Amino acid sequence: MATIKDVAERAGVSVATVSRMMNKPDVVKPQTVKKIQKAMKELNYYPDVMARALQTKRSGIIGLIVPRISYGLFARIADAVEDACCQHGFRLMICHSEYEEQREMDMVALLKANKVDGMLICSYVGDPEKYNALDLPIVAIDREMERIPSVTCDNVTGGALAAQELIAAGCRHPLIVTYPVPAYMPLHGRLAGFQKTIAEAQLTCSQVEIDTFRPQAARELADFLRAHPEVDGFFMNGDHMAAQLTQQTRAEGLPLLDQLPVVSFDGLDLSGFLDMTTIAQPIEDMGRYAVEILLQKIEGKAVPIRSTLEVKCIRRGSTSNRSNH
Amino acid sequence: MATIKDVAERAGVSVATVSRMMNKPDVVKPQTVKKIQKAMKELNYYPDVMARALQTKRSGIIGLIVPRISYGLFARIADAVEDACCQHGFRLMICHSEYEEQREMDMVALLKANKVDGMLICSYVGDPEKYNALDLPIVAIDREMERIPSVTCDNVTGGALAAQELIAAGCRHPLIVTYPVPAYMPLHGRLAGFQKTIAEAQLTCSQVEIDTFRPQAARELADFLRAHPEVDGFFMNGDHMAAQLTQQTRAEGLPLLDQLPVVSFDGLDLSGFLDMTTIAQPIEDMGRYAVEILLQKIEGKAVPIRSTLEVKCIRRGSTSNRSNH
DNA sequence: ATGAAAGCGCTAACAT
DNA sequence: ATGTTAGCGCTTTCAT
Repeated sequence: MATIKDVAERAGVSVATVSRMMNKPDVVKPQTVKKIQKAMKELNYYPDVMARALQTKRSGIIGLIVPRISYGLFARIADAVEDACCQHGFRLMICHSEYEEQREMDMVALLKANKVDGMLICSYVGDPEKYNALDLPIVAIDREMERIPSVTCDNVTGGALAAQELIAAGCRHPLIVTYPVPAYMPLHGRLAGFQKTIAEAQLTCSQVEIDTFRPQAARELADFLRAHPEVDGFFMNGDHMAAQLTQQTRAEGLPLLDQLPVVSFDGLDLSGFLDMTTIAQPIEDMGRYAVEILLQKIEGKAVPIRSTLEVKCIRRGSTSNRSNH
Repeated sequence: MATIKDVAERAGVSVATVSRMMNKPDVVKPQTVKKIQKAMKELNYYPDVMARALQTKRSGIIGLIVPRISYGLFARIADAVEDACCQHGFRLMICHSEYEEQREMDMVALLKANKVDGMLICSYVGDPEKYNALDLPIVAIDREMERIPSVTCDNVTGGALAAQELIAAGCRHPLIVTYPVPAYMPLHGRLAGFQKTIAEAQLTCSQVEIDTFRPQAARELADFLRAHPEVDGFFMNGDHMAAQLTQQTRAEGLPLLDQLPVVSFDGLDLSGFLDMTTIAQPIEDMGRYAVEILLQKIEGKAVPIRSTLEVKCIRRGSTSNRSNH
């Protein structure tokens, strides 16, 4: 591997000049630039990123922590983030936390040790103070953390749209189905928007928490429905959960979700495959925008503490083909 | 940030001793180890990865190139790879190629410039010689490249299983639906296994290439079926393609895929959501195993040039509920 | 068992 | 406009 010294010798200049040419080309004589470029080409020279990072204290790497890469929403965020990073000349280092606090903190330490220039967090389960103590630019996606800039979709409006859609489909008493989630998720705005809209329409709704990763999930839902026959539609907290429950109820011979109107959330491809109405988050925009904010922060500029992007309702068969009279 | 020098001073030893303690602890006096550990703790010391990498020429980073992170199969591979890397003390740098040769080569150069210790390639569209010329440990996943070790599933058996499954479901003339793909994909073994099994059963099959990323995909399939009324079942080249075509045919009012037996490939969650029989690749095993092979290669050990892992058939409604008599 | 010192490849004053 | 040089934080001979 050719070094800057080799290039300097071959071009008949000093290493400083070569270095300058790479960092502030306009300050070196055009003719010299040519010579150096020629030498670089001939030697197939690439600057050593590590050496440069050691010197400049900037690695050019962004860290991303997600619960799991293979969860549809996060995979798409990762794609968008990778694109944006690349475009700005940064690389992406990905870690997953499994939603475990210990693992999340380990990953944070790992990224910090690897000298990332900044971090993007989609998986907040740890103590917010730990993040603030890091003294590193951080932006949260789809999460809100104290004193840390975040990019989320408009969950309140999303919830409201979902309610409107169910009402339009004829529902009088929809059921909100959620994961058992901790209190700080943006989910709360989503539910608030939903409930407010339902109340304004003089209707009522119920709510149930189901852990779809347990095998008895479908049965729990069925039990709930038996006890609450007034339920005539569903607001599912995420396409993936909706898909899982659909599969599980089918396996149990309880095709509940095929009969009543359903509105889901996220806007993954999955929802289209299942012909399911969903409130779509602008996932790619969120990822891209989060990177832009993070890079601004890395450069020391002020950035908005909260950025909210628009959602939209994608209407499909699950709210247009099913009657529930 | 505390440096090794700070630790050395505080512990009353030289930097060399501190360094030794980190790399070969058994060679330094236990009592000294204690002192150093104490100093490290007090200073909250973490070694600088960049400085270490500069010196040792090993970054501790593995590069992964996939077409897109958000394609179900690759997301799961990425998850498995990240897990395995982490377990072995490596970090993961992810890039996506979009299946574009230029971008793929750019990403390769980028990873090389970032001094990754090795690369995992899931997206081979570039010239194999370029990879061999890199002089860097490389392992391919779900792809076979000349002179580069690869980890794939047993595509031939997978194809055979798919054929058996369709035959058992009563098909006499299944249709193979594939993407228009280049010649080097492991797909070929898959189709060979399928066709051989069909032939051995004294049956026949057809094949059609559909680009499901174009809107008229469903119509093309419908046209084909009209011209070939003997088709009575489908072998889909990938769960994602099957899901897309199902959605598209539904949108066109052509519910073809809901009526005839279907066997798909990959074993993504998606297939379960759609109640679709699929030939499941051992995705997590492939990812984990690829990392293990790569790390061996990085250490200079010899590794198998081809590793093939077992597939299995997951039987679901798409081959058990549908009659086609 | 430990210390001294020479770099790894690059950047950034400071000189010229 | 270009050259000289001192590190960045670490590892690693070579001495002791």
